[in-house]
Amino acid sequence: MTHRTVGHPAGLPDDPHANVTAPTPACPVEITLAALHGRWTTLVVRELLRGDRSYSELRAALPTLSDKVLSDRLAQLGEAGVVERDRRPGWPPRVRYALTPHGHRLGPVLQALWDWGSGGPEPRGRG
Amino acid sequence: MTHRTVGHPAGLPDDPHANVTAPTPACPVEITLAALHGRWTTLVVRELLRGDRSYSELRAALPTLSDKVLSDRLAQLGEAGVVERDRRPGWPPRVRYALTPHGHRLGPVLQALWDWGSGGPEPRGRG
DNA sequence: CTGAATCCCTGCCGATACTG
DNA sequence: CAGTATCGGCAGGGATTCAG
Repeated sequence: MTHRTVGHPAGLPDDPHANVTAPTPACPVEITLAALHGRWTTLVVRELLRGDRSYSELRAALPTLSDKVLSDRLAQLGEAGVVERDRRPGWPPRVRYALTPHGHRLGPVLQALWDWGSGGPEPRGRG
Repeated sequence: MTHRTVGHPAGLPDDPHANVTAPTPACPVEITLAALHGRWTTLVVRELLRGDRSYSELRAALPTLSDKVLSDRLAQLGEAGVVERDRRPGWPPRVRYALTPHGHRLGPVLQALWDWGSGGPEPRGRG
């Protein structure tokens, strides 16, 4: 998103992205939101924060998530460096999905999202 | 999103949303992501974190943002309890937009998004 | 100056069917 | 078991136009 102004302790004072005037994929905020973007994404991440999972374990944990979207999400999270795919030889095919170290660091991010969302006057139906 | 598992200090241990198996608007994570959802949204919030703004000041700060999307975003942020609209009498019409206290608390959230996005092996083009 | 209404195009997501 | 291919519906967002 291209911020700054957020009030960082000390760092990133002159990051050019902090003053962008249009959405750009290079902005750190955009990068994170892109990693988490789309329906089901955060639930998949939550599931993997609990431990590594197979494809069918993920389907079992999220029963109404379609194959297409699940593989879309796993690919998206792989591209973002959040999830690692571990294929093991033999039959039947066994594949394990696990968070990378970088992926694990989404924990505090999701916590911040959780905290804000549970913290206040959320909607304002009318006034 | 419906988490928990994120590793909270102590709170919210048995929040039912923590174990949801499908996306639900009631989940705190979803609430926050909904508030920030959509193109331009975080940039509008960043601008307001710097201080209150008029409609045309926002347009000036974000020159390629269309009227439709700007008013959509301001309405969305209003519904989410992030932004407050302050209409002042007289002519020409003067309206000021400012963050609510709850809106100001998005600062740390955006900071967390910024930090993760600037922090790691972001994409993995191929390997 | 501050918006709301409309139009159209694009991309997301869900369901279904098929492959290795 | 672990996915990919295809299709259709719907919502998001940009440009333009109109209104208070």
